[in-house]
Order: sequence, then structure tokens, then C-alpha cells
Amino acid sequence: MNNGKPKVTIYDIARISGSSPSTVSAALSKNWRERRIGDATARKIRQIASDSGYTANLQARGLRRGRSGLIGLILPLHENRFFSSLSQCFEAEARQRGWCPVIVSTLRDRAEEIQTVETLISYAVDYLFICGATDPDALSELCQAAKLLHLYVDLPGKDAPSVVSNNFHGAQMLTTTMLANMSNDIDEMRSRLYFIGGLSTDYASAQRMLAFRETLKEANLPFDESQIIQCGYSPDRASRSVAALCESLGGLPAGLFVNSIKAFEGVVSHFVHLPSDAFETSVIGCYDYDPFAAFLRFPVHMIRQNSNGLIASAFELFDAGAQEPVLVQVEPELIPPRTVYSGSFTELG
Amino acid sequence: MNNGKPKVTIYDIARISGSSPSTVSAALSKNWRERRIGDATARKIRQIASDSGYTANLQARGLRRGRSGLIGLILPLHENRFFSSLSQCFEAEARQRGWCPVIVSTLRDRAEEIQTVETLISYAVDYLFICGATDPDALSELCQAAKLLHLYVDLPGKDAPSVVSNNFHGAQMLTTTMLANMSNDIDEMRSRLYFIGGLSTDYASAQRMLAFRETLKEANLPFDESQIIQCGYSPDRASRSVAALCESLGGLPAGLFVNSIKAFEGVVSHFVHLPSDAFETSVIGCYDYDPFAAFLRFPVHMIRQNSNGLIASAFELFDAGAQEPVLVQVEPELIPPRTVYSGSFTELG
DNA sequence: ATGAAAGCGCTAACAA
DNA sequence: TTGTTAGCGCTTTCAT
Repeated sequence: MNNGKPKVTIYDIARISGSSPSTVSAALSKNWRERRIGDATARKIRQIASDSGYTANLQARGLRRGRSGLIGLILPLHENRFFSSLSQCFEAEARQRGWCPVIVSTLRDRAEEIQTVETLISYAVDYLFICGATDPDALSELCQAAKLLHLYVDLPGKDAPSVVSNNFHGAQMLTTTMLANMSNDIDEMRSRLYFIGGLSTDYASAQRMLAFRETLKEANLPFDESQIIQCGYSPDRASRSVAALCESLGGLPAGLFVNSIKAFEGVVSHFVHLPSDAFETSVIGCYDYDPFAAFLRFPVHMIRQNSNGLIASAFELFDAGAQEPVLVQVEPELIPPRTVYSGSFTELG
Repeated sequence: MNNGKPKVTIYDIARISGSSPSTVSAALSKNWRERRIGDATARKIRQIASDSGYTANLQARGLRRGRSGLIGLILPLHENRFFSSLSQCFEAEARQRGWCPVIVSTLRDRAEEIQTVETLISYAVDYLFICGATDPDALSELCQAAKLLHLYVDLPGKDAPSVVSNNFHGAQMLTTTMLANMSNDIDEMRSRLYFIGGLSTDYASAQRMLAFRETLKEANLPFDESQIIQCGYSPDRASRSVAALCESLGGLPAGLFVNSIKAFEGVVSHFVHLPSDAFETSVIGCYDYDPFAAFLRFPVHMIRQNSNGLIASAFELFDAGAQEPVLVQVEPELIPPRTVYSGSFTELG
């Protein structure tokens, strides 16, 4: 098992087996049939390789072949239910295809994104999945210069294939459900549905706001732009914004559509101060899923983004070698209050 | 900016600058002072490099130097608040030191772990952080054979430095707090504190069970092994177990110490069926933190593991070049009910 | 202060 | 069916 000594190479195996390095390389590689290596030789080489604990030096192989076997995924953040779920799916799909997944987060920082792409290019990654970049087009440019094939997930880019959640339809579903469950027995001031969280500069949020507006309009309900409160993604800002809203309305509105899980965290931390019956005339929705959010004091209608589906679709494009900028939409799912949704790996805790 | 053509190499720069490849290499490297490159030459080479968009081929460098610049982290799972938080800290610390972080999950599968380590070795990673492996010693053996320095996080290994949460003390704190808040005004049957979730074959869980037992003993409280319900980590099993417990006791026990967030998910999904006043005589604790769990219908005492601290300590060992099997303990934190804990990256949602 | 040359381990023409 | 050879892009002696 050669302990301690330098790693065994194909030269060692060549010497031991009495054949040449190229024969060893061929015998160990996948296309050894076309290289017409003798059956006996191949077997012998394989035996020695496994006996000696040989593993290929992937840097050398990569250098020689001009490709690395690495496939990259760029994320805004690991510490997030949705993104980490993407990671999990990405890994599984990549491994299944014999690639080595490399997942990196860039903290929604443009400079970090660019530097990360450059690093990955330097390591000769063969393909790149880009998720939620702040400047997709700059990244596409870098990739194109390096002839690095890539695609976008969650946030579309205009120079490469993209797979995104159908945010419009998701928000439409959530808004519709909320309207259907909204109480009419509430005073004028508080009778409307509000949208809180996010920024319209963000593609996904903008889509959702659009759907929110249109759904209200189609239901012939009054709408004013002040019903959309763009307070970003921090729990803190959301908490303060919802407090201010309640203050000005004299209580909770008939409906509150919260645009992200982090904003919802803030909203909920404000709700602590409210009496239980405050929720009886309000319907709460959240565009994101969290198992504990399903079991709060009040019912919450949630949307769960289909991370599995996003990654699966992305890999279909990958497999097909797509390069043209198509836009694939994946449907999210409406999760009724008090529902347990089990992810693919829940049992592994 | 050379678009489309093959990547620019030091040979190109050498040709353009009228110097030799080795001079270019030296001028571009960090130790160019000791190589006594002329100031003017160095400047010129640097200029050309940046003009031409040169970036080093890290596979070639790695092959030549026998190291890759990669630093690995092996996790059981991405899809988990604690682990993804470790990822986030790991990345930050690695980058800050100029390493390229590679994070891989192995789904608590022994074979997957081994294969992953082998792959990383093949890519010549220079250092490996191993978190929650099912068979640490097998991995150490592989690493040692490949002369790959490594350390353990969260779960100790006996052949390398380890940084773990102080599970004993955490469980002690949680148990003590729960006892202090437990009602005496409850019938005999339901008067005890129960521990639910996990398996004693798991290091962390075993430590917590130990602390649970000892704390009860020190408080001179009656204890029976049936108060520890080892139902593993799945929400489903936990849900059924807690249902059975309530059934047999005729209601909720005076205290319920839930051993993990996933088990808690199951427990909470059973609690939905209980009336609100069922919790008035029960104190609930969870060894893990979740922001929404802090705002359920009933108060929850939680322990938050210090992922930042774990990674920071691990990097201290890394920086110090530690190889001996020491055991560093990092203190977790007790989070009182209804408390918002903000992580390092919450605002990035 | 700089250049020539070897070699990291592998693969792929091409030759035999 | 197998071996010889060149070269991927870089770093590192060792000369000069």
C-alpha cells in the first residue's frame, strides 16, 4: 500500500508491469477499447494500479487536456435555505455525471463575483452555473473571453441560457389565495393587501410586485403604490417597516404578502408584541418556505421555490450543450398553512 | 484584451516584453525581490500582464509545485443551518488567507466520504477540514498516506487536531435552565424532563445525553433511562415518538429537551394538534437555533452552536501547523425564548 | 540581473 | 497491439 513514499504515477506502474506509460494511461482510461490494448495487459495494469493504490493526478491530466473535470456553482450565500438546497441538488447532479462540483459564494459583491470567476477560470473549470449574480453580463463577458460555457440560475443573464423560478406565477398564486382568504369584516383603513420586502431593482422581486399589482387589478380591487413597501431583505428593516405600517393603519392590514424569508423573520419578530386575536382578521403570506414558519401562532401561506427543478432544468441545458440565451421557467409551489414539506435530505439533519 | 484566442501564457508575455519565461514568472511572483529582477523589467512585465489580461494557469502551477492552492471542507450536508454557516465562515477565512475553498458534502455516507477524500487528493488539495465524518479514522488513514494535513471539526478524530462544540456544557446549560423554569404544579406522571432525538452512537448526541443525566442527578431528581428517547434525526420519527410519549403520560411532560433542529421540526408538527394551554405547564428546549422556532406559540429555550468560533479555532490550528491530535472545545450559546439572533450575513438574505 | 533547461504527471499523435 | 515522443504552463535550479 506504499505508505509515506511519494505518490505512485503511471511511470511506476509502467515499470512494474513492464509496459509503457502511454499503455498504462490507455489501459486505465475509458477509451481503452479504441486504443486496442490487449486484454491481458489491461487486466494486469489495472491490477497493479489498484494494488499500489494509484490515483491519477488530476492536475496533470487537466493541464494536458486543457480541462479540469471541475464544474462550478456561484452563489450569493451558503447560509440560506434556498441556496443551500440548490447546492445540495447541484452536487448530486454533478457527481452523477462524473464531475467534481465546486461551490463558491460571493456575498452579492460585484468585485467578489468577478474575482471568483477569474479564479475558477484559472483552475480551468469546464462549466459554470451562476446563481443570483449582481452583474450577470460582466460575468458572461469574462466567461466568453475564456471560452467558458456557463448558464444562469434564478436570475437570468442575457448572454447565456437561464433557468429561473416563475416568480410571476408564484406571486399570482400567493396573492390569489390570500385574497380568497381575506376578511371583509374589517374597517376601511385596514382592508387592503400589502406587499412588503425586497427591492424592485432585483429581478425576482420585481416580477413578484408586477404579479401582485396585476392580480389586484384583475380582482377589481383598489390599489395604490404605497401598498408595496420596498424595504429590502434585512429582518431589521422589515420589522421596522411593518411596525410603521401597523401604526399608520391602526392595526394589522387584512393581508400581508411578505417577499422573502429574511423579511419574514423581521415581520414575525414584530408580531410578538401583538395579541393572538390580532391575526383573526389578517391573512399572512410569505414568498419562501420554512418548516417552522408553518407552525407559528397564525396560519401562513407560503411559496416554496423548486430548487430541485431549477437545478434539474439547468442540467438539462448543460447536457444539451445549450449556449443560446433561452429562458426556462420553473414553477414554484404553493404550500398551505400548517403543512410539513420534506426536502430531499431532511432525514440527514 | 485578446478576445477569442487561446489564453495568454508567460511565454506570450516573455515574447512581448523581450525577456525570458523565467523572468516573467519571477516578476509576476511574490518573491521577485529575492530573484533580483530589475525594477524596470518587473514594471514592464507587470504592465503587459495586466494589459493582456493574463491570469496564471493554476493547474500548471499546481502540477509544478506539487500543491494546488485548494483547501477543502467536507460536510455531511449543505442543506442545514449549522453546516451552511460553517461553509460561510470557512470560505471567508480561507479566502482571507489566499486559499481557494472547496466545499463538498458527503451525505453521511462512508463510501461517499472516502471517495470524496480521494478525489480531493487527486486534485492535490493542500489541506482538509473534515466535519462530521462517519468514519474519521478511515479518512485520516487516507490523508496520511497522501501526506495531506487535515483536522476535524464538530466531530473529533483521534489522528488529527479536532475542534468541537462543547456539547456537554451546552446540554448542561440547557438542562439547568429548563429545570429552573419547570412547573411543579403538574401531576406525578408528567413531572419529569425528557430528552428526545439523536442517537448515542453519535458523538455530539452522546455528550449531550451524558450532561443531561448528570445534571438531573446533581439536582437530586429521579431519573430513568426511559427519559432519553433516541429516535434519530428525522422529523417524522421524532413526531411519532413525541406523540407516543404524550399518549403514555396523558399529556405533555413538564419538560422536553429536543436534541436537534430536525427532530424539533417533527415535535412541532405534532404540537399543532395540542391546545394552546397545553404548554402552560411545560418547558421546551432545543439543542439548535432557528429564528422562527423562537417565535412559536410557546417559548423555546435554544442552544446556538458557535459556527464562527469553531471555524476560527480550526484556522488557528491550521495557521499554527498543528498536527498532533489535540481537542479544542468551543462554547455554544444559550438563547432565551423570543430572542432574535442575527448571523453574520443575515442582511444578504 | 537574467536566461536556459529540466521536469511536475499526464495524454495523444504518430511510429513501429 | 504497443512504445516513443512531444508538450500542456509553470517554477526552479543553475549558469552566465
